[in-house]
Amino acid sequence: MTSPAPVPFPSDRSATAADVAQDLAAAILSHRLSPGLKLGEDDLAEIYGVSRTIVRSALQTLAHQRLVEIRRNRGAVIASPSPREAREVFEARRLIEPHVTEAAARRATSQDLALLQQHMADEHAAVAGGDRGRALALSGLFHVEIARIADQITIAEMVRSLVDRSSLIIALYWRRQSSLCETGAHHALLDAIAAGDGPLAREVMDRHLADLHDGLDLTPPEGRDVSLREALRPEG
Amino acid sequence: MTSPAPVPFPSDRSATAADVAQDLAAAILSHRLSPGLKLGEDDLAEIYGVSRTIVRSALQTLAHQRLVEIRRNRGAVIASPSPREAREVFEARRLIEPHVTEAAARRATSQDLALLQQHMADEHAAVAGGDRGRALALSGLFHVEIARIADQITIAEMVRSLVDRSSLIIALYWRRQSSLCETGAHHALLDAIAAGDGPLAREVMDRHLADLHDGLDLTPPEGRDVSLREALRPEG
DNA sequence: GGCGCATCGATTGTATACAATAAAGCCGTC
DNA sequence: GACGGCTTTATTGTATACAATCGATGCGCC
Repeated sequence: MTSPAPVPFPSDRSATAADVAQDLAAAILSHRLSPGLKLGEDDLAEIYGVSRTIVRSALQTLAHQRLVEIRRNRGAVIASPSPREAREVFEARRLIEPHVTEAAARRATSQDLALLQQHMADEHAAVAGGDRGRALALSGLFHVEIARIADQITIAEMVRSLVDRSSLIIALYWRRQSSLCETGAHHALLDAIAAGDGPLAREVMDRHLADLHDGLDLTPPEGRDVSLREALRPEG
Repeated sequence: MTSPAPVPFPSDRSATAADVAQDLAAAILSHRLSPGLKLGEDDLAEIYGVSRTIVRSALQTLAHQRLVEIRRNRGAVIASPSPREAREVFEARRLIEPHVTEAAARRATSQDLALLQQHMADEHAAVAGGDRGRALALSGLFHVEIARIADQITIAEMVRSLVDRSSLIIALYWRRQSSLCETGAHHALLDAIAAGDGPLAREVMDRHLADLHDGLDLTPPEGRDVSLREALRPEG
């Protein structure tokens, strides 16, 4: 299966800023683009067949989501969360997600469960197919779906944002070889939610997040190719 | 004291998108601009003495913060959070803020306390001076400062976002005549933090938020001048 | 030969011109 | 007189041209 055309949109109309932002986000979240990569406006404009106006708008959107970093007069790069930010993101997740998971366990309908199950099947398929990027992205979406099931749009958006940022963090700091693409934790989560056991679901989610956090190596410098310029900026 | 020039910036250089966004945000948060108000690009461009390019960028920023709503080909208006969104925002605040308040109580330095105290003095002054808009904005900032003291940038940003949205919610749904500008709760908060009593601080914050939520009238239609168009859109 | 400075090229920031869309006003018809 | 469709106008969406800024290259000087 050779990869198809570069731009996977409707394509009868030219791409909007939202289209470009979404496509870039998908690329970042599946680790096809790595932290630090320069995102030149002219390049993107040519790739997507739009003007720089659209590209700039898309980049601004991604900057607000903290997936890219824009430095004035210096252009945009894929964001590189600091170890501190990494820690904070996971602390925030541990504050929010166990709570919504408990709510989700109380509210989940059979339809919701089917959705989650389908999601896990997709994850499995991606892993089996060797598409680790897709597996990773789906794995993040699983968490967002749980927040959606809790029927809390506002919190679900926060979770999405944190999950997205976690993807960058994992790209930078993940140290275990295996186990990221294991779906065991998600299985346990699904079981607890299906059983309607709120407290258990909460506990499983909390441990899952702790385990994820634990898989990171947040000691900053040493060997890792952190640029000098980055290392010397304030706030680490 | 007559109000000065319309644009309160550096003014030696022309305003940037960030300047415009910040000024508009300040106007919204102090209730000088009300939900539903149309923000025409040409108008703003003339007011701030910049091109529509800058204005559009600023509006996009505010849209990401959910302070304005942009509908394609229809322009931007100050956002009107639905009753549901209002409920969700306060639920999220009750999940997050008590937690950071407890952390803040544990960590607060004498410098932090001085900052909070100054903040409260400013609030008092604004109330005394009859500037309810400024008092309201400061009152929101008080919550953000607490999150900052907890030394959690990521969560502090979430709190800021929620507090900002709360300002719109209050503009739409506040029902009590008095008491919004009372600073009693903030006083109690400051005391608990100064005492380093984390659990108490958490409890005080939780009650404060519950009280705020309780001051809202979230029954949607009836008398209130919600436009028909708005009332008939999905998701209420 | 190394350091500092000026010029050049590339890239981003801003403004403006043009195209597209949606709303409002107008007219004719029923 | 009210409804439906058309035209007009105001407003937003997009592209492009121009200005400003940054980094790099190369030169001269120490």
